[in-house]
Amino acid sequence: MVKTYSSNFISTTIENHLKEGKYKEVITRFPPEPNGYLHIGHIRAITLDFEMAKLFNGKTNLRFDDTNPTKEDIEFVNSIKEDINWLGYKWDNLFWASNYFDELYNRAIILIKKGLAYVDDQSAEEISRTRGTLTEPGIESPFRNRSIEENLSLFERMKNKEFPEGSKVLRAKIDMASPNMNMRDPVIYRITYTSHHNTGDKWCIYPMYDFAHPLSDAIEGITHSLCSLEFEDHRPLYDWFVRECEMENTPTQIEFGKLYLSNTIISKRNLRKLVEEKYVDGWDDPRLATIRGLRRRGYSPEALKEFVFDTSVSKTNAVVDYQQLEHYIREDLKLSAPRTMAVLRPLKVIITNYPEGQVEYLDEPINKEVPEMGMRKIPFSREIYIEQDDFMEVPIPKYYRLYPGNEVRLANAYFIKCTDVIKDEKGNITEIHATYDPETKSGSGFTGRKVKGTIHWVDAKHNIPCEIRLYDHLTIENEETKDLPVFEKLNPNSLEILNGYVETDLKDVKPYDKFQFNRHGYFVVDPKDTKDNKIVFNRIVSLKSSFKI
RNA sequence: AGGACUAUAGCCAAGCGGUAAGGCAAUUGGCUCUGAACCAAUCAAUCGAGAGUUCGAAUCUCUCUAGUCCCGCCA
Repeated sequence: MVKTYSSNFISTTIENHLKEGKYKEVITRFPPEPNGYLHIGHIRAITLDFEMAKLFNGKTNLRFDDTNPTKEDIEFVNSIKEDINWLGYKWDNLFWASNYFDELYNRAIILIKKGLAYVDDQSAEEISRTRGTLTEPGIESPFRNRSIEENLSLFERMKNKEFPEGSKVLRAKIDMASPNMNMRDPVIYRITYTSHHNTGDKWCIYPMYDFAHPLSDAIEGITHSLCSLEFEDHRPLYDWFVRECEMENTPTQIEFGKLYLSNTIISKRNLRKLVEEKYVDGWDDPRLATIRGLRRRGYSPEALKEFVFDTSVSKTNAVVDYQQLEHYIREDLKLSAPRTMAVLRPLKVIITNYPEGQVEYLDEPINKEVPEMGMRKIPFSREIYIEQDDFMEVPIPKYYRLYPGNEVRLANAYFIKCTDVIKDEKGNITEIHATYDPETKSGSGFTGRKVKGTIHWVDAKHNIPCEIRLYDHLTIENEETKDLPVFEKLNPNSLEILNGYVETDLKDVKPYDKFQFNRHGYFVVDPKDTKDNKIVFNRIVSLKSSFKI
């Protein structure tokens, strides 16, 4: 069954448009600016753009909004494409806003000819100063009433590189007294002598977002232009440009709330700082909420998408608890990941009554939830490793695992009873001695007596040493602020590296293979790191709180 | 002379005039060869506040309050 959004205010709006005949088909677009890596916050926008179109058998374009050469880099283009593909989406067309520069220029001329745009010679600082404030109207530019002929000529000369950067802009002539700041004669073209990745040095004037975006949408025949809440105030301007530039198609802009995760760093600026100042391994560090990070962390696109689909779309910016995301990851892995025993912090146990030199192979279900996955054979002998915290010399109340005199089950094997605790001269526990009961073999149907605890183990001779990384999400104490001391509040325990053991049949493991290490949670084979030929496992997510001690 | 938007449990939310869905989290039991999973039960007597309209209001109206966004030649 293919999951998608259940109906939401966007889908019902689109449905109504179709019903009323406002549009005959649905075309959406995902319009990233190539100036950074995609992160979890983008997934809602991506899925909404693609899924809404899919719902109505429409199309979705990928359009790079590359109207500002000073901030953009082709480096990001490929990563964005890769991430969208990884999420499982295919765009119907790949477009660039920069491909519309000629058309946009001509539309600006239409505006000038209608007396709705003018060249302003004021400096950026003057324009800013005369824009007014939130509570006071702006002041009209002294250049606002230039003749159409003069504006036409000036604009052409701007294009012809006759004026220095910053000396002139083209502005829409709307209303300097509008309560909506966006309508106070917005700048629509600025002069920038920066080479553009696509158009090179052909242009020195570049259109602003507010002008380029609605017209690009109209040019492509976009019907529904989905964007985030902060663009609500831009909608009147969006409609104004589409109307006054006499575009044939009239797209509808619909705004939705963004999706944030609690205490998670998501802003491009802070993400970049983390990477550049080497707080993390790179853009794909498993602790980051970038799409690449989540991927390397072991999250699947399906889990991510289900999470986003089930987190209803509304007009509030939602801050969702991380545990909500983790729930979907566990749900996904529960039925797909093979189970295996692993010991992260080893403690040796010698089973004193087990014959020396004997090895037997026991059956272990690969995933009890999914019997079709079958069984595997695991070696068992006299010496094994168990988890350090599965033993307590002095048990606390309600501790069901191993302690002197207590009997527990070794999963898939036998009951063992702790007989001795061996320590070094410093008093540290070095090994445990235990006895086993052959009658209690797993699968034998033994019912003679019961034990309260079952613990996991790995054979001490037959195993694979590996490096295990326990990642936590890189969190900050409070919601992300604009101030940088944020980095002093980073979770210091975001990475713990352990050397442990896994079962022998994991030796042919491949990058991105996922497993459940029983109680320890779900793990993925890291695609990048191999330490001394050791397998490196990243913890994807832990199981839900295990011990209520 | 400010404007736009939002407000339903710890978090995300459905609801659109007929008497408060669901998910996450939490709590309590049960079960268990993973203290997981699973199963069962519990979890909104101010739906931001107040007033009004109505037989009936979370839903309509008014006023207020709180939060978010808007004063880039960024997107």
